[in-house]
Amino acid sequence: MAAARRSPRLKDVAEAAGVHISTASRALNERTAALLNPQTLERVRETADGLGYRVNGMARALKTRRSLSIGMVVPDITNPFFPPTVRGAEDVLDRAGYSLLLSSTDNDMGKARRQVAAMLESQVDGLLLAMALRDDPLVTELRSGGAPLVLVNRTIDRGGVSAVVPDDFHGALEAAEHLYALGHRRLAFVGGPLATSNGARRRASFDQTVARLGLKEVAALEAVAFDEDAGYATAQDLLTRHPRITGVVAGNDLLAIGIIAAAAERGLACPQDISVVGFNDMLLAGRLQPPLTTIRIPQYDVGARAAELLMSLVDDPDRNPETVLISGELVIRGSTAAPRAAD
Amino acid sequence: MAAARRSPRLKDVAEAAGVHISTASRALNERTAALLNPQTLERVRETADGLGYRVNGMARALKTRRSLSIGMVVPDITNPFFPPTVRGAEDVLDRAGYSLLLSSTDNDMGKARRQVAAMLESQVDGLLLAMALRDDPLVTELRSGGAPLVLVNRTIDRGGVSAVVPDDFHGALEAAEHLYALGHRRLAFVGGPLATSNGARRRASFDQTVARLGLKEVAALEAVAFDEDAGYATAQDLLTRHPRITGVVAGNDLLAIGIIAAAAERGLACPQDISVVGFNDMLLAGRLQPPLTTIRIPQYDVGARAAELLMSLVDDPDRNPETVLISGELVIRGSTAAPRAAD
DNA sequence: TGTCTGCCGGCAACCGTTTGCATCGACGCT
DNA sequence: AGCGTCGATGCAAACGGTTGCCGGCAGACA
Repeated sequence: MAAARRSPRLKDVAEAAGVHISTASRALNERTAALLNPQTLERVRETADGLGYRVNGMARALKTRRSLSIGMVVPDITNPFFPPTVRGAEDVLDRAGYSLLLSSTDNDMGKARRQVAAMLESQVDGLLLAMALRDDPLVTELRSGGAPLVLVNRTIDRGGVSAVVPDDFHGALEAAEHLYALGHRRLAFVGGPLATSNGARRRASFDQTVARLGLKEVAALEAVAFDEDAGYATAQDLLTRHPRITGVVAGNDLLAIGIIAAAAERGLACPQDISVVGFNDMLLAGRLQPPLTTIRIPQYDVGARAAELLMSLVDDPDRNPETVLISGELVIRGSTAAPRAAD
Repeated sequence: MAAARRSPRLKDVAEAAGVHISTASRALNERTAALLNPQTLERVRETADGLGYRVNGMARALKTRRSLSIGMVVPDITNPFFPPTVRGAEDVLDRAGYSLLLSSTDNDMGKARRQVAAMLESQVDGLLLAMALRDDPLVTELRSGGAPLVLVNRTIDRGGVSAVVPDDFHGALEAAEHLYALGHRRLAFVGGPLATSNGARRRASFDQTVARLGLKEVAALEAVAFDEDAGYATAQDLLTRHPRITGVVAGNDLLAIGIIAAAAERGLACPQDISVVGFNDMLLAGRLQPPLTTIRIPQYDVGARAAELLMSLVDDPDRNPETVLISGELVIRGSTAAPRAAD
């Protein structure tokens, strides 16, 4: 009749059940329920159900200093690498009773800062950062900052913080060797920004591998981003400056797509005229035209492992930092082939 | 020397600045800052900065009854439709000062319930639901439940709740007419679950369109999900039962991919032997083999509009429910062509 | 019947903010 | 000189829970 009270509080449940509010609290809390007389317990629980009681998470979090939420910041959820990663993280967090606060930064440092600040304000119990630079001031701030932190996909040069990243070194090595094994001798690398760990490590691995193989005609370029447009633009450059290149290892699948597009525009068919190997094996990579040969990184696992690591860090903040390498494997599809015989 | 206090509270700032805690609160709050003497204001702000003060969002939320967070639940973030949608939502929410609590339900009703409950517990100010069934008990519970709600991508049959959905009817119509215009006369529809609004509406539109066009040899099948596997399985069925079909409109792009795969397995090339049109124009749809002819739905806009609608609902909970239709357009690529002449 | 032992459940402080209201001094006006 | 006004700040009560501590009561035991 009167204006309906917005929603029942613990106090309402307690009164309805004829117990003290603290008893009601204990009844509704797994951990403390054992303290109560079974009958009281049941009575409280039933009235709680009857009233449609729902604990106020903020009040609880305020008191317990645990929000049961963790924040994850990715550069761009629209980049196919991230959805499976987010999914992996979310699955393990969910299982641990945590919620996921997600944010895309659009590769904008300022936005990232603001988002992280907002997450910290909302008292996240931990942070999953998937956008670190090799020397990232934000990360250094955060390290001592407060919430447990684990880096995802990219890490920083100086250690000291937990991270879950793909095995960039081994991946790029496999990619280059695959091309070599097919008969390619003039290789190029079109990688992502060197300011990122995966940009730098894949590049270093490529350099080292071609040197080891004794290849002379090689080129290595840095795209401004890990996306299709950057791949296209960088490949334009590559193809004019090094027209004799027959095989290229790309920094990731999106770059590979851009590279293939740039090549096509110059009349170079993939894989007939030029072979390209990607990195990640993103969703649908095998359905593309041509199906992408690539280094498969189990993206779901990256996210899942990162979340697991974070959970253990939340439980024990003094745990030593640890970085886990997720290894990939070459999957051969249609974007690589032996170079033309005449070549 | 002593154990560092975890992190400064408002009280600490107030003491350091030599003012009362309430004054400090007002200084740090845009809305109330004008009440203060400019000098006091500055002094408080400086000491707050100096101490690295960061407001405790939970305490604030508890008091103000506003968490500045909204929850979004999608069936599967890994489905390419959703990342852009989430991105759109996140962008407008961010601009409005809100954070995004995201959750994938894996199309599991139980999980969805739990996730929504968790979100409600954490006092989200609103809910973006992207997994509604046409007759969804969860939605009806939520309607009167508490937080403002807007449905995304899928809606319910009985109105009464705000929603932002693609113009399914017009989309499917255009798809069918496109095939007709190419010369196809034996059409099939492989749609998603009829329990979803887009499953049902696209199907209804298809039925109606082929009837209007006077087509006799038609078939319409329901896949169990909106994914590639379901498309593949359903197409198997379709192709054995209706081998003379030459054009199929798919419930979405993923289904289209599965259909094309199933056809290929029977030696039917797309588009030479069979034309397929998708729905959504997901990321990379144009790079597939073959490039997909599809109905482009601006996925980013769907999310963005939904978030805008939700924001206005948050500001005025008594606002009337409203459903906005996002219209799509046919984009013709390589998966459709005229049927074989002999046909 | 008196004391001891345990089990239950009440008491009240506290988590960190916000905010309506009261206070207080200064100032202008008559 | 008295009074109303007004700007600036302090006071204290919430917001909705959790939890260490304590007291009461029942049963056991002597």
